[in-house]
Amino acid sequence: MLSRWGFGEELGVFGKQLQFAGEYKRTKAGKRDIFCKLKEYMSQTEQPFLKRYNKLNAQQKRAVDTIYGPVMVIAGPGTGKTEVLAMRIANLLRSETQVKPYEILCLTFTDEATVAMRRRLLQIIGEDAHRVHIYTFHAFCNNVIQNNPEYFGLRELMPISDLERMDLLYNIIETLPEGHALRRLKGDIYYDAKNLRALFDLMKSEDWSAPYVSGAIDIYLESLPEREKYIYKKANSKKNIKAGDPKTEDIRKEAERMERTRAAALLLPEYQARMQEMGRYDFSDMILWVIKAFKEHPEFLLMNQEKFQFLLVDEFQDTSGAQNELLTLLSDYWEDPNIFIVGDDDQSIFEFQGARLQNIIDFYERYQKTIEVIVLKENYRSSQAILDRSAATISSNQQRLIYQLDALNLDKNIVAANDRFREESIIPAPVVASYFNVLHEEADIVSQIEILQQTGVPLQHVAILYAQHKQAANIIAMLEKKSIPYWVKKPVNVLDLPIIRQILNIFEYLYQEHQQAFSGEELLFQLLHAPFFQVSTLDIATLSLYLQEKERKHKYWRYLLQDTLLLETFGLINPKPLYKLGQCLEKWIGEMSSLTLPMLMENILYDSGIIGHLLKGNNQVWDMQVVHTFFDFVKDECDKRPRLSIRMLLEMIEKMEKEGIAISIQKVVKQENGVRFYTAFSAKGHEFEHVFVVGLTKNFWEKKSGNNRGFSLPDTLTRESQSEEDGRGAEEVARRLFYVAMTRAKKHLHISFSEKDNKHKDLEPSMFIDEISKDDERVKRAMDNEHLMTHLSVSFMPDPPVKIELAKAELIDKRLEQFAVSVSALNKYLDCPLSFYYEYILRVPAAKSDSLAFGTAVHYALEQLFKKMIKDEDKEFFDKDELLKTFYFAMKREEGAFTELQFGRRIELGKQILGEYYDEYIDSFNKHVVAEYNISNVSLGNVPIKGKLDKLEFEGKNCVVIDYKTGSPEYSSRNQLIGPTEANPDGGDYWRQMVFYKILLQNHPPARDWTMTAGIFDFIEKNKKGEFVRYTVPIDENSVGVVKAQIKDVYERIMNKEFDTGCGKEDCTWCNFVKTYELVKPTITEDVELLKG
DNA sequence: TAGCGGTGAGTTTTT
DNA sequence: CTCACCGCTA
Repeated sequence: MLSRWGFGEELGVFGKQLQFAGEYKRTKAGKRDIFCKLKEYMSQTEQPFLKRYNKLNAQQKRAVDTIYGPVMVIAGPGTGKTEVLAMRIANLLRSETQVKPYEILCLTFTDEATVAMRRRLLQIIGEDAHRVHIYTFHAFCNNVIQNNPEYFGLRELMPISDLERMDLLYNIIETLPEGHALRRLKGDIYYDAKNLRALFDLMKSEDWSAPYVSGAIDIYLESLPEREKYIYKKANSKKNIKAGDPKTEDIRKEAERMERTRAAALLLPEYQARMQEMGRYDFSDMILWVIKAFKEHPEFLLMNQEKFQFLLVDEFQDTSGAQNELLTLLSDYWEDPNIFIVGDDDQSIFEFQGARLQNIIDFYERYQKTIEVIVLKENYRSSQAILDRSAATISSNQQRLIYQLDALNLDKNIVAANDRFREESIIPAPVVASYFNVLHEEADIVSQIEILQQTGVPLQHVAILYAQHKQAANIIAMLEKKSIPYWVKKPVNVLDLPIIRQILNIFEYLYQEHQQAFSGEELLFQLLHAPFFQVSTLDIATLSLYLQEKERKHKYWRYLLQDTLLLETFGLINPKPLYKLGQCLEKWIGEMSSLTLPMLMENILYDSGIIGHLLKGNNQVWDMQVVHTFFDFVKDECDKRPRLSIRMLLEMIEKMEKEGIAISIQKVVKQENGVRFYTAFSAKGHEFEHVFVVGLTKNFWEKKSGNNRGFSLPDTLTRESQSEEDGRGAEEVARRLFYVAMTRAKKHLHISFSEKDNKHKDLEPSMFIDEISKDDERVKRAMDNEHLMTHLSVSFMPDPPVKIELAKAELIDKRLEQFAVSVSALNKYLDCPLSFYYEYILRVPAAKSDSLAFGTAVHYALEQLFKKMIKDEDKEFFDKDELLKTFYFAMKREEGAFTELQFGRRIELGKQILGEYYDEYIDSFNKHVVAEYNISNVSLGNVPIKGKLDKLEFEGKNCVVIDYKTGSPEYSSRNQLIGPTEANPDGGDYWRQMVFYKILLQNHPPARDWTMTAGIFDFIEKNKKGEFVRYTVPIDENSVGVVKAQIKDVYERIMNKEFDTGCGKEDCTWCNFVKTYELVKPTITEDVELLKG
């Protein structure tokens, strides 16, 4: 019978099954009938199984056939891990034990893997595949929670969404008590939200309680003075330090950091409690709760242990501590649990998520007596040449199972076993290529892709792998321009796209105007430029200049847009869109209270002309998809909260942006037949005919050991191996990542690096390059100029300067008639002429930032302190209380620039720093002073100049000028204080400011007798060490000459209207404004340096 | 060789 | 905001 069906003798498990069939035949009559039924069964379910089974190699068969007891399969890349897993499930179902599909639990880490496994299983066993429990760890636990409310509280529980969680964290931060280590008084008050989330996640995935962390910190801090890192090894006579003394300053800093961490960790219970109040739980809870329930209710655990008799785990090397604990619980009932794990220690790259090699070792040791260890070594993916190179690098790792479990004598020498690679002559050898610079590298990769395309290679078989997304940006842009299809996994966040930004600006404007009329003027100015409104930029400039005239009829844009009669009088190029816009805005503002948000949004989309504009454009499909995605988001949120207001929406989006929560859109970027782009991380589990691993330089592939989580953790938290994890560990993880990347390739592997980046800075090739190739085996590639030029012309080079069209010359001239140079105008012009144009020529309405308004209030309070003293008969300062009251009064005037929370915290900050400042200096202040000195109507040659000095302190005829600075001294870079250097030929802004004051005083007749000897920047806030800081700028005649020349030069350039070109700096507000509203097409500059081969 | 001060840059990803 | 790195100094 065996031979009739063509089975070999060594069929293993089949023996029993067939024997069983044989008995059946003997005991029942009608053997023909049975035979037919069996044959039928075979053809339906057995045939595909057997066909596949026959293709397995000996180790794979052993893995499939070993049904009982613990099995550990170590499966290198391309060794058929998924197939073995699926085949084993199939085999369980068809074995004599009559395992039911629902008794099998197969756990994976990603949804993607679940889908892949289910699909594979469907091919092998058909419909039964749907009855096998295949889940991610989290989905499994979530099901357990949802299906057993009696163990998890009867309330309705839902997984928390990203947004809800963020709200919760914000809420916790808002209600921190005064003096709490995480309470921030200025800047981004919610800065720690992200860090808290990360910390809580970590604590929960490791099952660390708050007291446990706090205790670990105590132990850590106590141990600091004994650690080498915190002991001076060398004496320093100047500071009276002996070798062996503790580094007290470093210890103090570390202790401060730890107190922050402790304060954060102690918030975990509150976070948990509040989440529970909301009826929500997070990802970590899913696993932790199930573990807890299993531990507390033995009968519940038992029920589940019996339910799932056979456990299978994919990618076991990625299990975290909690997941591992769950597995242990589920399998604990049996002495020899039927647990089957598959993994590869060499592909363990998720250590930062808590995955530890140790878990595999623990697993082995737990079941040491009966465990079956199988190593899959036959690789069906790659050519031997590729495998050899991969082995060359991974063999440098020490933390590998073959060393850790050396008693087993594991052999992981992976061998190419795919028949297609028999004929070695046709297999291309892996290429290691070096390029002159990144530009050459990118251009060459693109041209190689083109060649592949021309030779008929389906592009979905080509992959570009890199360590970080940004390494692919230029190549992607290039393909885009050349219309070569590509496929990127990285989702696009619609919130980053200009069209959505513009729509959001409309919302923001409407909201601000609704709150308080004319408070949104700044935004309105920007909105006027939106392409869909079709307003001429020249007309905007004309009107900007009109709004500055003394005899203007309107002060505000919003009024001006309503005044159709007036608009007719300017001789505008195209006034129509202006009053159409004016009408739209009024209509929308009116509709804010009567319409739901989605309805209002719909009106805006159509009234404004956005839809019409997009439909006329080149990318209508994509653009409409973007708008729809955003619209759907607004609708969804409105469904959740029917009373959603614009304010709530804007707040929500602001938080989302800050916390990196995206409204993502992927479809359009995925072109089925396109070149694949992956980070090495996400390429795991995929394979490609042609693989290009690019940018193999140290800075990208060998990450520095920065554990850059917001809160630093004491190393006493984890029991051991800390030293390993630091230096060597990081290197080994990086090497595994590279190993994963290399082993994605089937036939053609191309590894490349560049010697210089595009800024002409030297790059260091990764050490892995040396591990896989000798110097003379590498190809040096240079691209010809023609290729480079095309690449240059389409790639995103360092930002080119932006140029715009200026307002009409005669209008600008009119404005310039009244222009006088102030130090801030001078600094602004030197920094970015375009910004100068918007801020000083068009005088765009500007909202005050919170830090600016705070500065104003502090200045005012200090000014009053001195002014009152001067007026006082006894020349006494008023008391501290009065100072703080004055400050509060000034803050009240500025209240509009703050949010409610910001206002409160800023008051707190101001009272603190002003109080300290008062105490520090009140007894030593120089009382021969002038507080606030205004100078105007002064000219330097023919250049009108003006300025306002905070304070002058006199010693006889000599004076020093004091300038108050709010904000931390740490952030005022000290090189702002020095004059021209090679790196900064214009000199620092602070330096220029003081020299400018000197020039002002020299040319101001009432001050003729005074001699300014120096300028002092007086910081109101203490620095981090708790010291008050005053920076002195000495003034010499040479500096005066330099700045005078600067003033004259800049004035001349301004008079010549040389402000149509921006600085192009990435964080420049106005350059970005011009880009967001597409006011200019970037000009392409050719950087000759880059072309040298 | 340690320490100081200034400078520049700034992941990867899953549920 | 924090850390790594560089160059200088004792």
